[in-house]
Amino acid sequence: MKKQDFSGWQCSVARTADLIGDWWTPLVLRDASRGVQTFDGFCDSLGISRNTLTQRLNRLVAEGLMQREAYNDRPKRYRYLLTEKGMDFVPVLLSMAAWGDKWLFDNAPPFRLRHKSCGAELRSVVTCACCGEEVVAADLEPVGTQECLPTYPEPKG
Amino acid sequence: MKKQDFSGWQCSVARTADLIGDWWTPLVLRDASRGVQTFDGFCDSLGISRNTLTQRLNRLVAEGLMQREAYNDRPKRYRYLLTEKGMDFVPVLLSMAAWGDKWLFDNAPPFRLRHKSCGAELRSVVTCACCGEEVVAADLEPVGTQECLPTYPEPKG
DNA sequence: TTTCTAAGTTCATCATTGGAACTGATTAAA
DNA sequence: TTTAATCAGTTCCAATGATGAACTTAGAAA
Repeated sequence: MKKQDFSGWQCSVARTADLIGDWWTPLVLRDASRGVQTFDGFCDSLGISRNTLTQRLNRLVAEGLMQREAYNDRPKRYRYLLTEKGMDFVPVLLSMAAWGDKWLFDNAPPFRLRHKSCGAELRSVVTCACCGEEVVAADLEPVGTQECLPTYPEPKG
Repeated sequence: MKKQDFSGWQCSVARTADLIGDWWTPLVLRDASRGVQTFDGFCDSLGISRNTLTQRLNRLVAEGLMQREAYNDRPKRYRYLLTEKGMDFVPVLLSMAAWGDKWLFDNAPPFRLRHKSCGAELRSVVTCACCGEEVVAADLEPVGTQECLPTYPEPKG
């Protein structure tokens, strides 16, 4: 059967999962954020099958996270770049990486980034924009009496 | 062909994607963080097929993000709860939601949370633990001269 | 006795995936 | 002048995986 379509759900997690909820898309975005640009570059870096890569890149371009641009005319050569929307997704990857660093590796995290503006080695934390404190699950509650579930569209008929 | 296994890659994004890189797992975790506990609860809330749900829950339990516990003995009834590892994943969902709120909805975000400790409505931001500033993609560079790619295991032979 | 609920399992079908080979345009090497 | 190499894909196939529907099991309720 065809994969379910989450893009109409009234939930940001669902819509985001619909876009990047497969095993390759987050890695394509990770690579793009580290400077990989060409089709073969992604292939070599990820070991993804070319046909799957085509689909993933097309989707990312269609959804506006990446743009395809010719960098050479004869012969035609293309590269894929993150758009603003795609750049803005990088912090999501950082939060995934921070969780993985903590829970999926016994020893030191495998890849480290420097936060240029402060010079420190980056440790990413999800915080509350208002108070600046780190957000933990137990510290949250729905606003008002929101009907939070189900978020999927009612079947019509 | 079989889905590629990312769990051996030297990359936290890859290992995390291996765990939650499908369309349903993030939504199961989202529901769990909002209080859904029973098998049929997840079914009703998500509209997921029972068979797929079984696989997802088993995986989450096997990986230690959730635990299965009997809440009734005769008849046997079970519930699924987030472990500490699972709770700790909630901020990743929040960063996904924040991105989705911004880029995938024209109007107001569909679901809002209150940050109990400060009382404000939550807006999640990924920040640098050192300086507290919001992290943006352009402000990052690899530490030292890390060989960041490829991160997948070399084929042996 | 029949129905109901919770928590799954089994089944057949259809979609997606990954691997390998192929295309086509151009440049570089022998 | 062949031959090889590079980049950016497309095509084809077999195998795996997802899906909805129906079924199971254990006990409770009508």
